[in-house]
Formats: sequence, C-alpha cells, structure tokens
Amino acid sequence: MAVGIKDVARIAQVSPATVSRVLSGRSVDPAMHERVLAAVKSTGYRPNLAARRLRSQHTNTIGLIVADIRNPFFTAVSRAIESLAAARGMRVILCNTDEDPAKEAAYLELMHEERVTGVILAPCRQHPHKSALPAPDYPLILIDRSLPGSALDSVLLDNDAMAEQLVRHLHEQGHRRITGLFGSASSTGIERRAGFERAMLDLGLDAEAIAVPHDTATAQRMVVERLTAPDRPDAILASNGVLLLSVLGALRDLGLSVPGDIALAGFDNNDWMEFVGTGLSVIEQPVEEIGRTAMTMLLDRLDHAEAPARKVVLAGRLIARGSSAPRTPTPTPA
Amino acid sequence: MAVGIKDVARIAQVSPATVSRVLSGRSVDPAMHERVLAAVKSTGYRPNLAARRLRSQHTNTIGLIVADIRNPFFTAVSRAIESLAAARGMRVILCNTDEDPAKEAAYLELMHEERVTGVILAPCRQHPHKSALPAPDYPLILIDRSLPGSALDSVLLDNDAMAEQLVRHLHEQGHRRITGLFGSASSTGIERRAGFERAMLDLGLDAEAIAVPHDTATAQRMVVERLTAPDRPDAILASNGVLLLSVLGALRDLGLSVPGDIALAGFDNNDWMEFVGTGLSVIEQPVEEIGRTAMTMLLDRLDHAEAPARKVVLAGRLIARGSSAPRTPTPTPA
DNA sequence: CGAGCATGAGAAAACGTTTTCTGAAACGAT
DNA sequence: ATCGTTTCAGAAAACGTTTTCTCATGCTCG
Repeated sequence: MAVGIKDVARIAQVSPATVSRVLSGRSVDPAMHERVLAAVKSTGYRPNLAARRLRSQHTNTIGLIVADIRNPFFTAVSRAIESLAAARGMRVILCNTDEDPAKEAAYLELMHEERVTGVILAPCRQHPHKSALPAPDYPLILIDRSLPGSALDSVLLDNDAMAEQLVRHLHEQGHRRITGLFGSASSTGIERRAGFERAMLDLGLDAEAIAVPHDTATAQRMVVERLTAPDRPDAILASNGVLLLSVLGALRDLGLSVPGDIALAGFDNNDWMEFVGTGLSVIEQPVEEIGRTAMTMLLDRLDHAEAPARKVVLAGRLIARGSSAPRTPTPTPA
Repeated sequence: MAVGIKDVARIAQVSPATVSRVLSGRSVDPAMHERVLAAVKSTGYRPNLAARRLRSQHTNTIGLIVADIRNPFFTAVSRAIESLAAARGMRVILCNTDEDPAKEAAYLELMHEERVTGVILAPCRQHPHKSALPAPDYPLILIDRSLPGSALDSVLLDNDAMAEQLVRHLHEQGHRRITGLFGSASSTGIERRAGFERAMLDLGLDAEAIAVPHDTATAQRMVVERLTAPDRPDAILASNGVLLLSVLGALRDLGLSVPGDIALAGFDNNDWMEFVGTGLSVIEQPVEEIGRTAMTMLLDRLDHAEAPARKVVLAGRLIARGSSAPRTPTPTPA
C-alpha cells in the first residue's frame, strides 16, 4: 500500500542508499539522479519522518511552549519563530500551557520524548514550589519571563526601563497622580513595578502601586474600588493586557472616558487600541527581534553546551497615543 | 548516554518486551510490574516517540492547519481542539499558513510525511487554479471555510443565517441604509453576502454590498470613499475582523463615532469590542462546538473511510451591543 | 606502469521501539 | 492422570530510513 524508499529504489533500479543520497542532496551519478527523481515523482513517495528521525538521530524540530496562545504577543512571537525555523528547514511544535504549571511540565516532558533539538519557553506566571525546572537534556531558552531560581538563557523585554518610559510619557502629558497595576505572580510584573516606582520617585511623585490578581473579575472590582476612593488618579498604568481590559471595564462601569477623565497606558500594542477613546499609549515589544534572538541563542547553545547562561534584554518602543497634543513615537535602538 | 528500553529491561531484570507491555498498560506479573516501574523511575527513562511511531504505525497525532494564527477565532478553535485531543491522548501539530496557498500545500505535504492520523484544515482564502486539493491519504476535515470544487467533510458557521440575523438586528435598532462589506475571496464572505442581500430584500431595503480586497489600506480607502459619497449609510456590516478594523480606521479619520453617527456590526466576538464607542454588535462563533464537531467527524472518518462527505452547519450567537436601548442577546440552539 | 588514493554505489547494520512468534508453565476438562 | 488450552514472558523480527562498511572502478602520481 504505502510506498517506501525500497519501492522507489526498485523502480529506479538503484539501491535504497542511493535514493537516500539523492534525496538528501549528496552527489550521485547524473543518470541515476534522474531516474530516482522520476521514480519519486511517479510513485508519489514521501519519506517517513519517524523513520528518518529515528535513524538520523536528529529531529530538526524545536519546541515552542507559550503560556497563553490567546495573547497576541505570543502568537506574534510564534509566527516569527516559526518562519525563522522554516527558513532553516526546521519544524516547530507549538504548545500552549494556559498558564498551568502542570501542563508546562507535561509539555517539557513531551519535548524530551520527541527528542527535540531545543525548546523555547515562555514559562507560566506562577510556578510550583520547586520553581527551578529539572535540567532538561535539550537546550532551553526562556522568553518574556525569567525564572527566579535558575540561571537559564533568556531574552526579555527591558521591563524596568520601559515602565519608566511610560511613566515619563504620562508625566509629560501632565499627569501627576499615576496609579500602577501589576500582576504579582510573574517576573515581568515585578520588574515593571520596580521601574514604575523608581521613575515616580525620580520625578518626585508618590508611587501608588497595586498588586492585582490575574482573575479578571477580582481585578476589575479592585480597580472600581480604587477609582471611587478619594484622590482618584489621573492616569493608570496597567502591566499587562488582561489587566488593561479590566481597567477598561471598570472605567466603562464608572462612566469615565479615556483620556478625557483619565489616561491609560500599558504594554503590548494591539490593533484595536487606537480606537478606544482617542487611543492608549503602550510599549510595543519587538516580537521579530525576540524571536530571532531566541532562535540564535538556541542554535548557538547547540554548539556551546557549557557556555555560561546569557540574558538578552531588548528595548521596546513607546507608541504614544491619547494625548491632546499628539507626539511622534520615540524610536529606541534595537 | 541516552537510556533506552533495553537499559530499563536490564535493570528490572526482564525483557524489553515486558517493559513495553508494562508501559502500555497490558497485564504482567505484579512483581515484574513493580520492578519495571522502579527501573523506569530510577533511570529517568523516556520512550523515543520516533521509534514508537515507526514501529506501531500510528502517530496519535492530528494536524491542525489554520489560515491565520493571529485571528483570535483560530486561536480559540485551536485551544479547543488541542484540549479535546489531549483528552484522547493525541497530540496536535499546529500550522499557520498566513493565507498562503503555497504554505498550505507544503503543510499538507508535511502532514503526509508525519503520517498523521488526520488533519483539520481552515483553508486559505484564495486558492490556486486547481482549487481541489489532491485527495490526501489521511482524513481531512475542513473548518470555517468550504472549498468550492471538492466534496469534503466540513464544519461551518451558518453564515447566511447569521448575516441575516445581524441585518434584522440593525433593522430593529432603526437602521435602514445598511451597507455590507464583504471579502470576495472566501466562501464565508460570499455566504455572508448572500444572507445579507436576502435579508435586506425581505425587509424591502436596498442591499448595498461592496466587495473589498483583503488589503487593509485599500479597504480603508474604499470605506472612506463610500462614507464621503452621497447617501451615507447609517449602518455598516463588516464580514470579517480585518475589515471591521478598516472601517474603524475610516470612521476615526472621518471623525465619525459609533454608534452615534453610524452603527457597526460584524463577525467574531473579541474582548475589546465592548469598549469602542458603546459597543459593536457581532456574531459570536461557537468555537468549542466547532472544535468538538471537527474532532468527532475526524475520528468518525477513521472508521468509515468511504462514507459520503458530511457538512455540518452551526449557528452562532448574536451579541447585541451599541444600541441606545440595550437588548438581551438572542440565544440560538447549538 | 603499478601502487595508492579518491570516488561512488550496493550490502548490510543500525536507530529504539512494538509486535509476532515461540515455548514453558499453569490450569481445566475428560 | 493426561491432554488440550490458555496465559505469560522472552527471543527475535519488523517498522522505514540513514549511515557505515565494503568493494570495485578510475584516477593521480611517483
């Protein structure tokens, strides 16, 4: 039924080895080369990847494990990585953990069973007690979030500096009472909070930073509470996308408009953001660059298994919107 | 270096066959069972999936090829399918064609080489001359879009009826001059247009339907042109997400507000939609149901290869927003 | 002109499992 | 008690490739 390399060999009147050589582009006699190609075409032969991987011992496959496939940032990074991998003739297995440490662990395990060349991982927000994952036997590159305990290769946004840039932007727009909302479970939230607090301090302002749970309903309730309390802020900085939506929900419930009543800023640029109010100012992440860097580090790590762990920190780009006097975006060096 | 089943067998003092049997849950002597498990744990043995797949001849893997991973609809369906597959102990390979027929063809080819159990495909908008793909040797289920030429299993939204529902909704809100924008390259666009035109006709209204290219800039320009021409519509129906954003861009450029100056409705519900203006009315697709149906049809097809092709058409749900007098959503049977 | 060497193609081994085959032991039926 | 049947575990084959090994051919160079 299914056509194998032996069938092709028989039809081309060569040995299976020769077919293999032709298919992997090694030099063979032109006449045979011709015959093999013809036989492949006539039989519709497709190599069995399982067999190929078993024998050749390399899978040309990298695993990409992201924490939330619904987050546009992750889909953008996935696209970038997928296309870089394809250019190198590699496949990528895309996995989604839904921020579930158990699923993450299961997928890391699976990657092992797949004998992948390496893995790029955006780890879960909250990690189990043993935050350090057991040293895997494939190269592992972290993106977007770092892991407190372990020293692993990672490529991250300069969260600290980007939060500062957002604060300064809001300050330039005349806002003084700025409240920051931060997820407390992830390294990004913590770093962004640090940058926020430092920037506010530098500007001589009170830094009101609130740690907010990931749960949307609770977050929104907390925001409503804060906005109805005395000394309502004139600007809010949300450290991630779901938080930003919670704030929008709270503002709508309270009948407040952006940026008329209150300014709003956050992270990750989405196509719809220019359409709520007169726009949200955000930090856009260099997804292409993140993907490329992660890929490069991964391939590099294959050659230098014992090199010390590297951490690459990339700058984002401020997309300034929502001001009455529109400013041009400030480009940052890549 | 790498530990194989033979190492486990040696340590457990049984044959490799017995290890295999234990691991696949077949009954063995309790004492041996115990020893094998202990040996597996002590060695950290992980089976080689390539070898397993080669020998057992089934991959327990399904391919999921979507046209645009950035489209939230597709990520939602992916999540659903992934979780259904996991529940059945199957893996899914997620591929993104970026609406490129060449990439689609390459991925279908790749699925063959992976010897997948089956494939769920959301085909590209525009298909090459030979729109019918060559009959694959795995079950193939289409989702979201159908292929004009070929009779394949497919699960689709009832685009015609949903477009009609949107039109009636707009009509109930008092809108009469409704313009529909439709992508002309996909079956969904064509079906939605048909439903739109029929519904308008039923209501005794002029159906102004405009075919719009997928390119955002061009689309936006066309919308601006239409809105500055005489007889400006008081409602716009956009047949897909990117079109909807183009309309929003045009409205912003023209300084028009939603729904104050003009109503806007579309397909696919996104979390941000309640925050532009006072909300956009949309048809929400039953992603969970779509995933489950596709999966069921796929597994079913494995047993009944020769059964006639089936087409399942699912109803969506109207999310009514943006009216001055808020209405409750109309639930439709699933 | 012959020895050594590069080239290239077929034969056969190898990759790490699962599955079939084989034989021994245990059990039930006559 | 004997024979047949079932159960269970080990030996060995098989899955479809790639790669190593082997050998023949043709070439270069001394």
